Amino acid sequence: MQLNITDTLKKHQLSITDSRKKILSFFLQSANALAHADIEHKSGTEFDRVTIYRTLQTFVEKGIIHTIPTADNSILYALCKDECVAGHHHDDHVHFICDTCSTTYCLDHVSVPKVKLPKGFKAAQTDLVVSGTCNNCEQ
Amino acid sequence: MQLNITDTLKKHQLSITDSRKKILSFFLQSANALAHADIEHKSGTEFDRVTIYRTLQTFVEKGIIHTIPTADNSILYALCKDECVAGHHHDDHVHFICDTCSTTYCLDHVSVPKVKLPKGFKAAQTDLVVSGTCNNCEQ
DNA sequence: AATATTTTGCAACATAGTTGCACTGTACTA
DNA sequence: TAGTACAGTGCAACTATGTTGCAAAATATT
Ligand SMILES: [Mn+2]
Ligand SMILES: [Mn+2]
Ligand SMILES: [Zn+2]
Ligand SMILES: [Zn+2]
Repeated sequence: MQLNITDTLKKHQLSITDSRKKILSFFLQSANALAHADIEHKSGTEFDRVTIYRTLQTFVEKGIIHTIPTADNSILYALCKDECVAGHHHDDHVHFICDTCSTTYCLDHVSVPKVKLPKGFKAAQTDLVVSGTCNNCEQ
Repeated sequence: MQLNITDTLKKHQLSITDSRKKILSFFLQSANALAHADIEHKSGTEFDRVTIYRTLQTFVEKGIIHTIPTADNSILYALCKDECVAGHHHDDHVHFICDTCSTTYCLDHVSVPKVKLPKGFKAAQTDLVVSGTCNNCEQ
């Protein structure tokens, strides 16, 4: 069985608060990536905007969620796999953003290929984002 | 010989204005990608912020520059190769962002590998961004 | 239960980006 | 090359996004 919300927070040495439980639950309930604004809408006036920003930051630092770079100016967040811990992410999968429905998917089973860089360049992190039409929107 | 500034603008059916000439010259002079803020600094009070936004938008639409997605919340712009035209970019190269000096490179000779997507997903565009240490910052 | 520590909400601020509109500069045509 | 049509610019106002300091509240520790 999967870890429940409280256990996940404890595992990452975070104190259990209402906002953290709620925001983590949004990620567990959603199959796809979420933006700050999505969480703000889902939670209504329950928490302050600032609390959401700080909670997302904390979750990223602790390795609970990871960010997804996008071509427009928005940051998306999605749950990490279990291997991610504080300060060390292992999310080397491809991300897919649907141009039609805007849904963002973690393609956990598609891993980012190694690329050969010019002399003198050393890779620390590689992000691969594909955009197009998702399996829900194809007709 | 390379097209000069005015010719480039004409080629893309843009009227020749001071701001467009100046902003295009910044890209031609710079080996690396530029952010909106870089252009604002370089041009001082010569143009309004809004003009810079609109000029960058226009250049992207016309295929003169392309955007580079980054892990943080910033949009970077770099010159396109000649094949890019209005509404159709051909920038399938890898981008590299140095964690030390923040310089962003178009690795024109490193092309983005094809990735095999799950059933039902159709790729329109693929962005691959590598971060790490550039050849200038390695010791 | 009392205390130490962490987290939260609020206010204020900073930066980024957009839109409408009047004015100005550029392109086109006679 | 002057006149006109049109495209581009500057300004003001606005929205969205994100950050910081600090006092109050909630949580963890004893
Ligand atoms: Mn992911
Ligand atoms: Mn490029
Ligand atoms: Zn879709
Ligand atoms: Zn560097």
